[in-house]
Amino acid sequence: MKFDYDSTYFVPADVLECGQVFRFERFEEGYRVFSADKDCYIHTEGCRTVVESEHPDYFYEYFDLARDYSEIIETAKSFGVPALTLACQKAAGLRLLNQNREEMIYSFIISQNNNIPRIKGIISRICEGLGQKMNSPRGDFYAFPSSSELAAKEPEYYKALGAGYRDEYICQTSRRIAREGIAELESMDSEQLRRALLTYKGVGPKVADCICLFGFGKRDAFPVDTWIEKLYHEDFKGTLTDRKKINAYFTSLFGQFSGYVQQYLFYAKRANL
DNA sequence: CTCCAGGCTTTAG
DNA sequence: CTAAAGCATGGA
Repeated sequence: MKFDYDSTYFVPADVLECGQVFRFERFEEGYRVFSADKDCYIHTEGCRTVVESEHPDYFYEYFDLARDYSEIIETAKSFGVPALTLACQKAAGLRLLNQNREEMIYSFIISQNNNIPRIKGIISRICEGLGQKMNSPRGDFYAFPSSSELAAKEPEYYKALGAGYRDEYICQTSRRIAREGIAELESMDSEQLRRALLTYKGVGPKVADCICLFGFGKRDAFPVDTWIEKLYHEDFKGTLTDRKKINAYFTSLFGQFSGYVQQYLFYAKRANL
């Protein structure tokens, strides 16, 4: 099964290499993408980007294809910030993904004080070790483990996979979610959700913002990491040093578009576009 | 060798 | 309340 979509605002490299997702493989022509227990293959043919999967509805939502990104881009440019306008031009094919919530919680706990290649490796080894083996016409793969599957292991297991000191965070949070579930989180507004996420072990302000943004569709979140901090000083000529205040600066400036803006800026800066 | 990477928890003031 | 030490790992 496959469907296609205008490639102007849907460029696989922009969507996947911008740092919002850690489970994908790059091939000559396109990418294979994994989310929870599903997979797809995407590539661009001329002015269309093609998605191949047995779960078209899931990936239509995953890639946020119901949303008009020409409007997002126009709004972003209308703020009149040179660095942002430039980022929008260079990363016009970027879209914010709607990813699996629990997968986002563990992925971004692992991401703290870490770099993207190593984050991808750790997550990949966790899936291979604990995830359900899945069949796909594109080849077998391993699902992202459930919270109870994660909770069954001791910290030493995650340490051995290279998770470092985050081993305890994975254990404690997975055991709590295996016990409680996350149903309560789903009906919360952005502020409630952020506060709730901060009560999980290993989740601080930045990780909570990433989970809000990529897992719960809270587009008013603006995660501040080392790249954003760098960009804030170099491109916005900011003088604040407290990340909480830098976050307040950006969210008050960009409001409901904070999350989109953050991704355009982060990607352009980190990938040196 | 030191510094850095999508920072958080714990402890001290 | 804010500030700083401590924390695993691997690549530059």
